[in-house]
Amino acid sequence: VSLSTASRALNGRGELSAATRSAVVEAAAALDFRPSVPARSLRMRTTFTVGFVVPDVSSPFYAAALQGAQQRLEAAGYRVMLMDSAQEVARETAALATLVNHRVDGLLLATTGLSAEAFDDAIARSNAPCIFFDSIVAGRGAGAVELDNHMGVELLVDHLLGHGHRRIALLAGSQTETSGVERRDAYRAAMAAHELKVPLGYERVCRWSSESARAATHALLDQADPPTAIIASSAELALGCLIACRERGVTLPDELALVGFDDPYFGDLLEPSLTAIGYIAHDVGEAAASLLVEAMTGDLDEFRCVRVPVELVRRRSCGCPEAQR
Amino acid sequence: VSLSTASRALNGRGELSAATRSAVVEAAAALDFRPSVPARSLRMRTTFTVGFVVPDVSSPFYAAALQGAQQRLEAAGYRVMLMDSAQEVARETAALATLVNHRVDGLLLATTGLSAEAFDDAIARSNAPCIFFDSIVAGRGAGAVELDNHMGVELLVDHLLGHGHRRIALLAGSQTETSGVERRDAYRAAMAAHELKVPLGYERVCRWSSESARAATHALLDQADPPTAIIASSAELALGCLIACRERGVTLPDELALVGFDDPYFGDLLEPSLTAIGYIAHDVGEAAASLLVEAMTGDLDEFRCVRVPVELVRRRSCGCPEAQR
DNA sequence: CTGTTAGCGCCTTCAG
DNA sequence: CTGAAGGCGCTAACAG
Repeated sequence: VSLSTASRALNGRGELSAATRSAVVEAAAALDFRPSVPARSLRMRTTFTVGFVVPDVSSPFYAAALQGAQQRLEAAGYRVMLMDSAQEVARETAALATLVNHRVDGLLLATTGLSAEAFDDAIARSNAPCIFFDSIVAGRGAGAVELDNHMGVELLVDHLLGHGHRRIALLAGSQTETSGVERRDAYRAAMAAHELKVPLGYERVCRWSSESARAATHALLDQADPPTAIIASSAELALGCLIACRERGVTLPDELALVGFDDPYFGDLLEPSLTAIGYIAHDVGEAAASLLVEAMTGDLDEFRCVRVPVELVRRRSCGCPEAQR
Repeated sequence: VSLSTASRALNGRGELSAATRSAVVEAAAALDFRPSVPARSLRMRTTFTVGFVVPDVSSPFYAAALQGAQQRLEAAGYRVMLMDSAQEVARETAALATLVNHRVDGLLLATTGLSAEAFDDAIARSNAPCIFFDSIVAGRGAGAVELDNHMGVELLVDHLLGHGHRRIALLAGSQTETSGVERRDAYRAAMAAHELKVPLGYERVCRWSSESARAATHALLDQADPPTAIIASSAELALGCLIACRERGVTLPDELALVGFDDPYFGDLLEPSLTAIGYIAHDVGEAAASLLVEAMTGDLDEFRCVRVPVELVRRRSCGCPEAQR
């Protein structure tokens, strides 16, 4: 059996008899043949590898999204190369450059706040499609997967309003990321919709870390006219708020109500249990990967954006009674 | 300037004048030269890529370890290719095969329970060194990083003993993984050291999931002679136990004491706050990566095992009084 | 179906 | 320091 036939058999091209094919496969197995991926990539001009870039892999959200994406990609025959930007623009562009040099076939990117120009020249002359998730570079990429940030924050504001709160503050996330910006905008819109003015100092921008939120919460509560309710833009921020409250002996939900975007899997077991916006992180990774696979196989001809739905999970931190479930 | 000179300049070989070198570098930048990693890999027979295989990326422990490893590897010029074995042996061997085909330069593996033989032929004829972490394949690999499981469990048992408990049960983890086995062995040893017999049914083997622990806890408490204290072999298992207790209205720590291996970052905010064995997950990934880098550069000539230290974090779930910090 | 051939992009001789 | 040449392992194209 010839070399070219073997190659065809192993890769399933051409029309071969089933007999020849299985003979080749057997022989390959017997010889324990391991095709070299780099050589194949060089020849095929395609690596079957996609780059995955996030601000922080150790965050439950990104970790879950990674898992979702990984599963979907693996099913489609792709491998994933991971890079962590550590919430730094410089590291993000470096990561993209590395990935481009690797000739990845596609990119999954939760940007930490790249400008369109910076993005363009980071991926210069690469034709790998890029799908954004969580946070977006406006006007770029082949598609995007975002949470329904607007709906989520609106649910939160309305719910607090239902509990009688009017003095509602926001622990906002990084304003270089669209997820942070959208949630803040949604907060403003929801407040305005109820003709509530946002007092000075009620919006506190944080990095996405509990430490940052802890400090911001203290600042918020040290004000002359402290809020009676706080909306945290992420799970980390909600935890930071919880820590601060514990430190100053503020008891939730009696003295202060707290709700958060992101429902951590232990939300039920916190004290008090956390009222939050839930969604399936795994799905956002999976959806992004699905879009990317479409884009890489050429089945995605125009920019597509999918919004992952969110829901309000009522628990005790907002003032709702214990028995919910 | 010649091609060969350029190559030498870009890769820092040979002896070139500083002038030539910088000229080449400038020119490369001006032309926006992106060297093809696959081509380079093919020629150099080295990919500067390492494979990272874990049972579940979305688990906080593995996610943190991944981050630690990634940072260390990136600093040394390596990229990481991630594979999730989903706690299935078959997927783990498939992942290893893929990685070997990719000609990765090294492997970081938290095995889900491979036999030495299975491991051997999964990585057949690959000379990529493998560093195990968290769970090990006995007698294989170039090194390993493990937690001090024995010390951890001993601390837990002794602490419960100090609170007067004698009827101490164990939610054991998967017994195909050394981390699960070591913790169980340590439990038996610690009990025996105090001449305590482990009653029938006090050891419950779980998968590493809260659901599994929830069921096991119910079984434990349904026994005729239920334990007065439970040791959970991981954070997931502790959460499952907490959930079960909530379901059956058992209040901690009065009716039952709970302690766990793994101190989750929200351990402080649970109700009750969780007494647990803490350690730095990030470090285990980093240590493993360091070992691997040594092994890949040939500086590691014999098997080396590092044990990451652990400490007891006293909180309320064991019966300790509130104010600890 | 067979064989042969040419190259993917890079690095490393080796002779100038 | 230059330039040419060979080859890493694989696949596609071509003529038998």
